[in-house]
Formats: sequence, C-alpha cells, structure tokens
Amino acid sequence: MMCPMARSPGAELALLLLGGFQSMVDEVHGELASRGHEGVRASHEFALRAIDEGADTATELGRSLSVSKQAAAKVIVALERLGYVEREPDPTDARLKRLHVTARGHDMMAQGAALFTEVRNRWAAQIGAEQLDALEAHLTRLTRNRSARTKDLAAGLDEDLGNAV
Amino acid sequence: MMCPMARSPGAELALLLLGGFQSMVDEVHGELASRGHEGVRASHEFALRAIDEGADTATELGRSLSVSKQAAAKVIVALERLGYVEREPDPTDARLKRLHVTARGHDMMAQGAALFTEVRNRWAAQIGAEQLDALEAHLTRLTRNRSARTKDLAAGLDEDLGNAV
DNA sequence: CGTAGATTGACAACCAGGTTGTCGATCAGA
DNA sequence: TCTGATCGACAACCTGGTTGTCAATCTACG
Repeated sequence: MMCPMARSPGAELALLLLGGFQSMVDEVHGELASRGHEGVRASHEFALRAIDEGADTATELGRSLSVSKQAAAKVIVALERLGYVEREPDPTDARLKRLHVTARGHDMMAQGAALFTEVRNRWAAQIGAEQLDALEAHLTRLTRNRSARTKDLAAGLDEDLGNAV
Repeated sequence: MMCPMARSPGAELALLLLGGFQSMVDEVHGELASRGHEGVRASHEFALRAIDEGADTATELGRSLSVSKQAAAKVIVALERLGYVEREPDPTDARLKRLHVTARGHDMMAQGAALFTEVRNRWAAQIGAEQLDALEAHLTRLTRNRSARTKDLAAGLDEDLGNAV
C-alpha cells in the first residue's frame, strides 16, 4: 500500500521512466523560477526551441510539435504573454504572423538547457558517465521504432500522445 | 527541424525518458484494446491496482493516488462505466461506498501487467537483461530523493505532478 | 486576367483530467 | 446529546488538448 505499483516489473519500469522525466523537469523548473523565469512549462521550453529552430508560424509550430495549429496558437499566446516571443505580420504574405524569439526568450532557453544539462551531469556523477551514455543509447534504440512511426505521420493524429498519466 | 530538441544533452535525456514511458504505454494500450479492453487509460490501470491493493473508498483512492477525492471519484465512475469496479454501500458506515474490482477488472489488470512485462522483456532482449536491470537500478536511485520528498507529503499538493509535457 | 482550391490564423464549442469550495449525511468522541 | 471530523456528491473553474468553421489571403491553372 505504501509502495505504488509493485507486482509488475514492466509497469514499474514505465513508472520509473516517467518518474525520471518528472524529476528532471521539476528540478529544472524550480531553479528556472528562482532565476526570473517563473511560470515556465516544459511545453514552453520545447515550443520556444522549435520556434527558434525555424517553426516561425503557428501552423508550422503545430506541425513540428505534432499538435493542432490551434493548440500551437495557444502556446504562442502564452509565450507572448511571458515575453518570450514576438509576433509580427509577414510583409510578403499577409496571412502569416512571423514569430521570433526575444532576448528574454533566448535567455530562458539557454538557462533551461544549462539546467537540464546540469541535472544530467549530476546523474552522470552518480551512476558514471559511460553508464548514462549507455542508458541514453538504449532508450534511443528502444524508442526509435516508435519515433519513426510517429514522425512519419508528421501531422499524425491517431496517436494519443497526450495520454501520459 | 526534423530532429526535435537537439542542442541540449540534458533536455534530450528528459525527452528520451518521456518517450520511453509513452512508448511502453502506447504499446500496452494498443494490445489491450485488441484484447477486449478498449478505452483503458494508464491512470485506469494504476487506479484499479490501488483499489485492489486496499484503497476501496473514493477518499482512500485519492489519498493513495496523491490526488483530490473529487478526481478519484471521477476515475471511479470511469472504471465503473468500463465494468472494472463495482460500488456498494458499506453496511457499517453509511457514508462509505465500498469499491471492489470485478472479474473483468482483474482480467484487465492481469493482461496489462503481462503486457507491460512483455514489453520490458523485449527491451531486455534488445539491450541485455543485466543492462536493463542496471538502467532500472539507476533510475530508482536517481529518483529516490524526489520520490521520498513527494511521498513524505503524502496528500501533498504543492508539487505540480501534473505538469508532464 | 479571373477564378477555384489551399492555406493561414482566429474563434467557438467541446472534452478530459485535474483543482477548489460547498454541502448534507453520517459517524464518533467529549 | 451535541460538536467536530469525515465521506461522497455537486458545481464552478483551469489547463491543454481536440474539432469545426470562418474570412482573408495566396497560388496555380484555364
């Protein structure tokens, strides 16, 4: 009763993976908040990175996040409100509103990346760098098939990616 | 643009962990659906297990899931609708409605556990059993502190556990 | 040209899964 | 017996996603 989900090694592994993810994210967001970036969600970080890497319209962002353009639009207004992106009309295509990451946005991205990597380094120190590399290599291999599947669909929507716990 | 979230090894690790979890869950639920258990969510499996392990009232379930009793009540009606639990008034305490897992519920639990373990075995076959054991041991260690923290709060609510992705 | 079809971003409605607050019914202890 | 705690239900709300629809705009073809 005190130990959640024993009994199935498989389920336990799944929980462990989820727990690891949440552990990292909590850690990073806590530190991020105390460095002037409060209210940041993991999805904000990932969306901001996607924008910075070229997904500079709502529809494009939705595509690269494998999410509807409406959902992408919602995170854009959040990012805008937080001061991480700005939106301005495209001079050559009046339908588009071009996105660009602000200085504050870049600061958040840099700090987030550094914090994630810091957590990763702490893990590496605990279990050994080559062990952590091995762990990553394994996870990459183990999820490659599915990633490929999901990526192929591109704007795929019959995958229920939002069903995590 | 095609490769999501490069640039930060730490963020990549986090994504890898999340991807691993989702990969397992998707796999299991797909198979579960094709075996007569459609509409099952990960939360259903975990809640059902908690109920079976003794959390046989709504409030108790909420406690053992670290969630409000109202949220627990919602998953209970879902489980009831799916035929996995039944609810009947407690003869000795008229406030309580005692929960019990149905035969169908036990079947789902068994199949779910078996499928999770099957996925885990496939992973073990791919990366080696002792490597997988090592991976689990590492994740356990790496998340132990946080788990302990979270567990201590018990009905804690200042942790934003729902912030995954 | 001009028009038919795609595409873009906005809006509304909805759903799932959480939250809080409140409430009546019930139990339990002083 | 009364007072306080607990239980389950209900309502309202938030978040992050979905679909459907729409006017505006581009684009390619006749």
